[in-house]
This record gives sequence, C-alpha cells and structure tokens, in this order.
Amino acid sequence: MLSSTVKTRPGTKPLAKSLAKSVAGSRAEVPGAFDREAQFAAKRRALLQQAGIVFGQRGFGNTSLEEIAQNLNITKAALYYYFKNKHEILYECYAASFDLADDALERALQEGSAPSAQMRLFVRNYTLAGLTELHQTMALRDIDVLTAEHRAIIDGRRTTLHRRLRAIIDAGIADGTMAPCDSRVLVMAMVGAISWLFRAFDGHGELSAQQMADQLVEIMANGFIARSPVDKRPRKKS
Amino acid sequence: MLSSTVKTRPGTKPLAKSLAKSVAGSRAEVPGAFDREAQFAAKRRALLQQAGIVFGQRGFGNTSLEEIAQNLNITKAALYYYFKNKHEILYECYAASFDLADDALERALQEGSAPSAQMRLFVRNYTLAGLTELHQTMALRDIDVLTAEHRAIIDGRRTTLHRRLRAIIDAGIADGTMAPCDSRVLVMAMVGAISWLFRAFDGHGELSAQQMADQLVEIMANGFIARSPVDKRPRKKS
DNA sequence: AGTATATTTGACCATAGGGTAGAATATTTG
DNA sequence: CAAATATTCTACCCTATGGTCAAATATACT
Repeated sequence: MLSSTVKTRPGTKPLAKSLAKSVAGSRAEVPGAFDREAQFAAKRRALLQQAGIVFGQRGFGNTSLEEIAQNLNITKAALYYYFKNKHEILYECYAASFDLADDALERALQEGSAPSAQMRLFVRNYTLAGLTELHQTMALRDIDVLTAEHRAIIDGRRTTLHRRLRAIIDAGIADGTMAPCDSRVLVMAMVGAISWLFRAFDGHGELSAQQMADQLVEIMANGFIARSPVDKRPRKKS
Repeated sequence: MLSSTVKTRPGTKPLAKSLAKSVAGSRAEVPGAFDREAQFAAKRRALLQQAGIVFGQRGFGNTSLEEIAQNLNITKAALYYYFKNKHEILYECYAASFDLADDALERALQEGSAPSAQMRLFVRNYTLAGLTELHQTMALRDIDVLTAEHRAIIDGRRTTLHRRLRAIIDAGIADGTMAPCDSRVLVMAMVGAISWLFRAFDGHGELSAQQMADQLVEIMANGFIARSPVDKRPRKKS
C-alpha cells in the first residue's frame, strides 16, 4: 500500500474538490464548457501522473488499479471514466515521457549551434526536465506489455528520437568536434545513463536535479579520464 | 506466448532427457549421489536462466510461471520441485547477476593497476560478460517486488558494488588521472549505460558483444567531445 | 426548485495465475 | 525384480484483480 499525500475520510473526494477549487477560483465568472473540459483534463492529468509514478517505481504488472485509485482517494471504477483500460493508461504515460524527450531535443536544437553543444544541451534539458517534471514516469519499463498498436507508435517515436540524436552525433563526428564512435552505442549509453538517474533519483540525496544534470553532461561529454593529467579543474565548454 | 526453442509432443520431457544424456554420457561409470546432485543443479540452472530471460524481457509481474514452464517443456508444478515460489526464482536471478558483476570487478582490480585502467576493465568485463553470458537476466527491473529479506540482501550487494566502484573513481580523481566529478553520478551513469545495452542487445545487430563493450569503454572513458578538435583518431589509453 | 448532465460509487462478474496434494512415472540401488 | 527414491504430472483450490453496470450523487443550467 503506497502512502498517499493527503488522507481524508472516506466519502470526501479530495481530487475533485481541490481541482474544482483551483480551476473555478481563477475563472469564477466564466462558466460553461471550458470549465468542464478543463476539470476533466486536469483530473486526467493528475491521474496519469499518479499512475506514471507507480508504474515507473513498481512496474505495470506489479501494480493494481486499486492501488492507483487509492493514492488518488477515488474508486477503481472511477478510473474507467477517464480511461478505457489499464493498458491505455500505460500508453499515455509513455506518450507523456516521449513528449518531454522530444521537447528537450527541440530546445537543444534551437539553443545550440554546433553538434556538440546540441548534445550537451539535450542531455541537460532531458535530464533536468525528467528529474523535475515527470519523476518516475520517465523510468517506465514495460514496453513489451503494450498493445501491438500502441507499441508500434511508441517504438516509432523512440526510433525517430534516436535517429535524430544519431544525426547530431554523426554530424559532430564528421566535422571533427565529436569523438568518432558508433553513434548507436553512444545514443544507448546516454539514454541509459539518464534513465538510470530517473529511476534512482528520489530527491533525498545531497545533489539537486540541476547538479545531477550538470554532472551527467560533463561525464558524457568528457568521460572519466582526465582531459589533462595535471589540470584537475572541470572543463567549461568553449 | 513465447516461442520455445524446441517443441515436442506432450508427454516427453526434453529438459530431463537432454540434461540426463549430457551428464550421464560423460560419467556413465560413476553413479551415485553426484549424478543426482549434478542433474538437479543443472536443471535448476537451466530453469533459472530461462526465468531470467523472461523476467528481464517482460518483467516479473507480466510473466506467469506457466509461461516459463512451457518454455522448458515442463509443467508449472514441476517448477516447485526446484524453487519455493516465484519470488525465490527472481531473487536467484538477481543473485546471479550480482555474481557476474562482482566477478567483473574482481578481475578488473587484478588486471588493472591504475584506477582509470581498472575502470576501463570493469566496464569492459562487465559489459562483455553480461552480453554473452546472462543475457536478459542482467536487465532485471523488479527489485521493489522482492521479499523484504531478499531485497535487503540485493540492496546490500548493490551498495557494496557501488562503494567499491566509487573508491576506484575517487582514487583516480585524487591522483589526477581521472576527471573530477561526483563519483555517485559517474557510477550511476556507467551502470545505467551498461544496463541499457543489456536490455537492447539482441544479438541481431551489426555489432558484436565485443565491439559494443569496446565502444562503451571508449565512450565512458573519453566522452563524446573530440579529445583534440583536429585529431579524429580514437585515443588508446596510456 | 427542477431538470439535464457529468462524476463517482458499490456490488458484481470472470478469469488468470500462484500455489498445493496426491497420484503417476522414472531412476537408482540392493 | 523389488524396494526406495527422485521427478513430474493431473487436478485442484483460492485469492487478486481487470473490467462492467446500474444506481447514487454532485454540478451546472433555466
């Protein structure tokens, strides 16, 4: 049984109540369709986030819908008002995680000019955003359990993401600013390292998400061998 | 339903048969306790390997014992002759994966002298051994589902392993041969990168396990930034 | 207030799958 | 061959859990 953030008497509906308050408060004079849709969307998001945390921590097959519902102080049946079935919840979690990844890459491409700078930015953006926004949802590990259709979509998105990353790397290698290597292995190494951080990070360590992200960027960029055997100062890029 | 390597008529017992043959053939004249024990151990190992593959690929909670049994052409009930329950199987898989990791580290410490060399060797040994020996068993991801006692043991082993790795790193940083960084993050990055390879590697790609391991060593050691902006040749250590 | 609509619930069903027991079948030993 | 032992199977039991549905409750609208 996971501990829920807030525990109330049975009968009350914290999710509904709190969300209703926050949304209605800001736009009390504008009733109608938007409020309803917004509420629905907000609850759906909250639900998705909770599911993502548990799926990421314990795994899809080890988690019951009952558990997720309890964490939200609603009934299992209520979940089915927002989602078709358990698998759809998982799929949406995956989709959210790839949205975040895509966004991190997009920003990296815009902010950075040279390939190496773009790679640094991607590692940093991705790590930082994942660590602070979606938490455990970024550490999903049940692709093989998705529907064939859903899986095809997710696999496609991952393939595309990896392809784009490899393009950056190969460009960097071509112009001599990045170390020659098999870009497939590099992509896997980076994604793997980051994913591991997502799983391990609990916010209780000494390092902040920022610091972790920065550390990881330096490690992936420069490796663990000292650049100059004498100079111990960490390298700042360009 | 996973495809089993060999499919036979119901009623035959391939696991028992084949194992009996191979063991009995080599020592037909030496009957007695040893044969029995050896057979038992061999079957147990085969069982564990199969379970490790499936647990690593699909996850503990998404896998039924029925499935594992079918892949071995035996009955679910027969599994219980070798193991107490499903959780014990998972624990043994974890134990095996840490045995491999410990061994990789041991060899690295013996073969390498300087910290940086030891780290390179560890990454190489660990990656290569995992890729070739235990396959998917190295990509287990259900620690949270272990018994409290089992989990304590595994957590302890991981903590110890990480501590030893950090000791190497900190020594390397101290003598100036390794890049200054938070050793915790470096350990996580390395382990994460390797684990990701374990999950992704299926033997069908263009790169062999050897090549993957070597690539990963270079990436982790030197990073993706070119050591010299002009020199594209990969650096050989020392 | 009263009506329509959106949410949530309690009470179910149905099945999958972990686990057990005793019978059945090999295998070894005397 | 017979007795003892080791191994596997068939046939179950039983709990957990994904999923459904009609009734209940809240919320918005006139």
